[in-house]
Amino acid sequence: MEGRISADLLRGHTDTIVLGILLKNDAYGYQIYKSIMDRTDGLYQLKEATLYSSYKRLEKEACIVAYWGDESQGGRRKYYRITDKGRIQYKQNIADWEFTQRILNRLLKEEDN
Amino acid sequence: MEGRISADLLRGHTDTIVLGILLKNDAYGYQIYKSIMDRTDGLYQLKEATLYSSYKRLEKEACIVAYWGDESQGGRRKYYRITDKGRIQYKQNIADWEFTQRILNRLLKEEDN
DNA sequence: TCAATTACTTTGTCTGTCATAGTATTTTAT
DNA sequence: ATAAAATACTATGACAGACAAAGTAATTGA
Repeated sequence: MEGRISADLLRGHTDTIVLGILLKNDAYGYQIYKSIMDRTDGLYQLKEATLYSSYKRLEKEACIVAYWGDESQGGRRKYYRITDKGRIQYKQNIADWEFTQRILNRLLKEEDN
Repeated sequence: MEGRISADLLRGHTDTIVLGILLKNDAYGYQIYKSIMDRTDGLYQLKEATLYSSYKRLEKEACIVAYWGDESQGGRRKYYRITDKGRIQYKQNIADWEFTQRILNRLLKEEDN
């Protein structure tokens, strides 16, 4: 694997990653984007557009809420806060992911190679 | 997780699963379908249509080749055999998947919960 | 003999990611 | 002081894999 995870393997994890970051602190869109780049040394190359559509989706599902930051210093920043529903969703997503890993391991690793 | 892995988490693994099954023996389409159902107790619910489009894709990429089985006993069965290119692709897919898991773990598990 | 299962195929829909493009402000370099 | 780069957000359309739904036809089982 050279540097770039395929869109198909990323798929379905974006919302979980966003919720995971917001668990600790509120954050604004671009900050979340940078945070993912930093924490994975640029290996997990989610695109800005992908994240912004994730925010929109999560907001619609009431998993996060948005508010504009204090614009007195610096440019406008739209912050997101996780909701109780978002926390529940996060736990569910992690459980789903672990379940999927277990099943995939059963299918792919158990016997051959 | 109650019984059904979301399409988004399945995404990108279908070809790998098919190749993994064909590593051991040639198999025909419906047999592969049943095999996945059996080996995961029906938890990994790939649909027939999904698998058939995977076969088509893998054939086009020369990762598998198809041949009609001996129709003298029973109905027609289209068998698939993995190619050398398919074996290489399989290893690459597994590597990609493990890489992705590592990155995701770094993002999702390291710090919080 | 009639229903269920096996076995394969096709068509169209949905949705998350991406490419591309754009606006506007702030920071950095020259 | 000014131009370039980085920050920050948004919108639009394309793409591709998984799915729903439907269908054909032969075989098996009750």
